Amino acid sequence: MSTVSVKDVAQHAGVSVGTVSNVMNHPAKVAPATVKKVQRAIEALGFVRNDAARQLRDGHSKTVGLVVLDVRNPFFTDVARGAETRAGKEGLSIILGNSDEDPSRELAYLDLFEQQRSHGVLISPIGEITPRLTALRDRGIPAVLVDRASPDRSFSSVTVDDVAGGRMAVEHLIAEGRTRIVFVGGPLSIHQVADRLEGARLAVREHDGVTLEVIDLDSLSVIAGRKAGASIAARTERPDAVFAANDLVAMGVLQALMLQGSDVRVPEDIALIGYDDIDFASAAVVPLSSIRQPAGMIGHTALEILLEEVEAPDMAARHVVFQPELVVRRSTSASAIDSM
Amino acid sequence: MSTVSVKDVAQHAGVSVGTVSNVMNHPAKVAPATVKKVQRAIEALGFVRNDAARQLRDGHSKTVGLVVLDVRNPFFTDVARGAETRAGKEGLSIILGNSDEDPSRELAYLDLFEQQRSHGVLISPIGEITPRLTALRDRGIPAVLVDRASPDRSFSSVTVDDVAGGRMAVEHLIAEGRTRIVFVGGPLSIHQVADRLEGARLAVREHDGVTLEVIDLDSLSVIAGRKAGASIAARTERPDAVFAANDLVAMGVLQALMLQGSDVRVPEDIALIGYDDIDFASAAVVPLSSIRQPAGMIGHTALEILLEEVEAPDMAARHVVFQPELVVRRSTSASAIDSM
DNA sequence: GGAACGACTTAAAACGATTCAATGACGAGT
DNA sequence: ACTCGTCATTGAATCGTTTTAAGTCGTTCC
Repeated sequence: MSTVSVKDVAQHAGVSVGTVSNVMNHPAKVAPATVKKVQRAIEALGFVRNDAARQLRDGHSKTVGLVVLDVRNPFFTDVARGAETRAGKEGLSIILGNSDEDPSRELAYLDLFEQQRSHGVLISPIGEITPRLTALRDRGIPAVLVDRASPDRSFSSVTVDDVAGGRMAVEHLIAEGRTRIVFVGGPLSIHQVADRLEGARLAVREHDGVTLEVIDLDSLSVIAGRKAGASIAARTERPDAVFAANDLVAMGVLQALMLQGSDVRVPEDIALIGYDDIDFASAAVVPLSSIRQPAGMIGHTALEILLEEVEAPDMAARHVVFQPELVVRRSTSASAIDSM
Repeated sequence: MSTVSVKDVAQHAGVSVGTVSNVMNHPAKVAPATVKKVQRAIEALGFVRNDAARQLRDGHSKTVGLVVLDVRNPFFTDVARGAETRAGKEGLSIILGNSDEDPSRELAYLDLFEQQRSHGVLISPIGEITPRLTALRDRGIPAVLVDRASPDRSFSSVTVDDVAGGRMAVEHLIAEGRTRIVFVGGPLSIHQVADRLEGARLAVREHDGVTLEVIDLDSLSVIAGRKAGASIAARTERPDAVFAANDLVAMGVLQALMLQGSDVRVPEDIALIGYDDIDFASAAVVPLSSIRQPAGMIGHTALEILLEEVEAPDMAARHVVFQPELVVRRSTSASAIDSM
């Protein structure tokens, strides 16, 4: 129940509290013999630094807040891991907050981080938070947006080029000789979905004789994908390729197409490509081609930029855009050697 | 860049710092008119409480540490959400740490929580941490184990009865008239897997003429399940039921059984049941029967116990064991109305 | 021999919120 | 009119760490 403070350590080691502090923070300033003496005392008493006191003195904490839309999405947990790895090198820790796509939860986390005087904030925003982030910045807490750019570009951001990803997916389908393509995804109010579709449209426009049909969903789920897949399987005139807005949808489509009794073969009759390259993709009945996003790298980079902004608060906002990567597996190419 | 403190608020409102503090923490003690005056000042200056100072004075922080084995597992994110809901009511926040089943990461998080003087710690342990937790408790930071009991029962725990769950699954299969059952799962070194198998064995032992075969896997993944499923489909003498150690494995088995060209019907020829009831289960090609664990309730209860231990540190350790629940869908019962 | 320097160490002053004993003001009761 | 009690507010002390300016030595240089 006893709480050991620097004072106790100092007494036990026969030095002053200042020296104890120096041993922990500037060991070079202390004579080696004294260092040893103090370290022995710390060991003996089981001293653990009180972070609150340190923070109070220091002005801000050693933690970085990270708010994500959905912790259950492997993409975001990978982002978190990337950020954490980089943070660890600076002696910072990540506090992971889950907004669950709820703007009020998002704001609650920002309040918490502000009270804790966080080192900085990484956020994948859902609501309109520019004013809130501006307030944080005025208090010396910089923020970097993840997976979405700020409307007025006033905050740094790290995103993935979803337009390029969509184009990449469809260009791959066209290169495989497909001409009647269906885009399955929605709602289009989701920024990422709209961009992927736009990329798809751009690719189609550049190739004569290729058509693009859009099946709008109200959620990016397996079930929604399955419904769309069933409706496609039931047609007499079928498309020869499907581009799903993410892998969950693609899995649903795949399940519906491969159902017993159906005569659709994937990829022979219909090629199928998803987006995100989640772990499930390579484990599907027919391994799924997909567009891979460098999630870990996004987190890593976002933290890197955050650190720079801590150093130079008046730096101009930076906008890093990663290019996604095409992963070809059997669902679009019968001869593909499926990568994991 | 300016940092507003209670002192500034007090000055602006024309009261003392003590009164400002009271407005925030014991509003009943302050005259309504004064409360309003102070609140206006807080608003005007944009005052945000410095948590570090509060914690320093208070002795411990308003955060609860939660260390989970794997953030990507929906079970744990649900546990986290349950704990968070309960914590919110007390004005506490959850700091989520991901040990990734790495004992050293686990210890690093415990160090962090100790430095932060956390209110308490919830942990789903991987390494041998009893001594570490004892040290924390000596410092006034209680801990509650989640999803695993402590070897010497010295710490409170909230778990699910995996033996009962395994028995439940197999008893359901038997009640559906199945007699040749295969258990697919592993490695048996995973505590939960071993318990589920033991439950299955108990159920089988009580019914004459029912056999149980074990297919041992080296991981609980879709791919491992698919391999096992393929080997089952290839047999001439097939079992009439499969109990998979978790839903990922079950999905893999299902995919293999339902492959085009196979003549196995689920559930007519082979009934299939999984474990965990992940979101995917109800979205499978054939909706999957499963054993549901009250993940949210586990988190909720763990936090509840933690709060009690904060109040009464010398309380005897409590051990709450939840009973899992059978969810019947079409994969075991053709006539089932699939619940979501 | 005294001054100047270097290498360590110390004591004290922050940081900002909370609490608690003390003070003040104002009626009610005698 | 005086005391007592209640209610509201105050001011100082406190939490534990870090930092800075001010020491204390012992050594070296002129």
